[in-house]
Amino acid sequence: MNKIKTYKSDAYAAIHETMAGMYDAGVIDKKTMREFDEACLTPVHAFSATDIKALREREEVSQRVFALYMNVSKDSVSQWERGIKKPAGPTLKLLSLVKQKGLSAIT
Amino acid sequence: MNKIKTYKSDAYAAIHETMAGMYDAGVIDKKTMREFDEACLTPVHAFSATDIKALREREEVSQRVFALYMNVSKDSVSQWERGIKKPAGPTLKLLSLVKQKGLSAIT
DNA sequence: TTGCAATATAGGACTTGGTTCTATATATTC
DNA sequence: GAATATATAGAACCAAGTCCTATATTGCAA
Repeated sequence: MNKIKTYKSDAYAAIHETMAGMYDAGVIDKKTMREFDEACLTPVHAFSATDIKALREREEVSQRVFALYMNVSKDSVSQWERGIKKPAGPTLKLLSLVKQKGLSAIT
Repeated sequence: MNKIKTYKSDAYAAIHETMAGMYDAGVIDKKTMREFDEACLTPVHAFSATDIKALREREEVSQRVFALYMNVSKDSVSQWERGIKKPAGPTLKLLSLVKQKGLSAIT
């Protein structure tokens, strides 16, 4: 028998529908679908070298200050923007937060 | 990392908006804004294994869900809490955000 | 009872991000 | 000119994070 799921908010339902669409399209598997459905998190997208540079310049800070916000070295930021190193995991999460909410979100 | 000067983080958000507005209005220049940003960042303190476990349990989520928020694998969270791996850099920044503002701050 | 899913511990092997160092270049400011 | 801030460039090192498997426990449903 099918269980009717109820959602805490319209936003949750909206995200669920988005993720369900990704699942139907084969972009994510069923396990990932359950995880997103449960956690109701916004997906963390990738950042290219130019994306990062554009983001930093949008916030109008130097590499060094940007690095202070992210709690990484200034060299790392330079390497991200030149495509030498590609941020992943927690770093992508921080970049996503900055992109969505601005640097003040991670103060 | 360079040493980060300290100011109270809660006061920062409101002041930052004021300063940003002054910058937009041309009252202060970009250099002053950068220096202000640098001076007002809150320090990122270390997290012990038990600190992380206590933080996660305070937020009442499983290791798996906590990992989703941090955008790391569930194995990583398990290893943090057992002292096998010690989070640093961007990961510490995220943990600090969660400790100060709760999991909803990094949704 | 039996079976299944979720949670968490445990450990091994691998990849690569982040750090640190040095050198170079260009503005800008004193 | 000297000094400072910004950014590129490259090399070497370490460990965080990933992925994999195995084990154990709990709770729930058939």
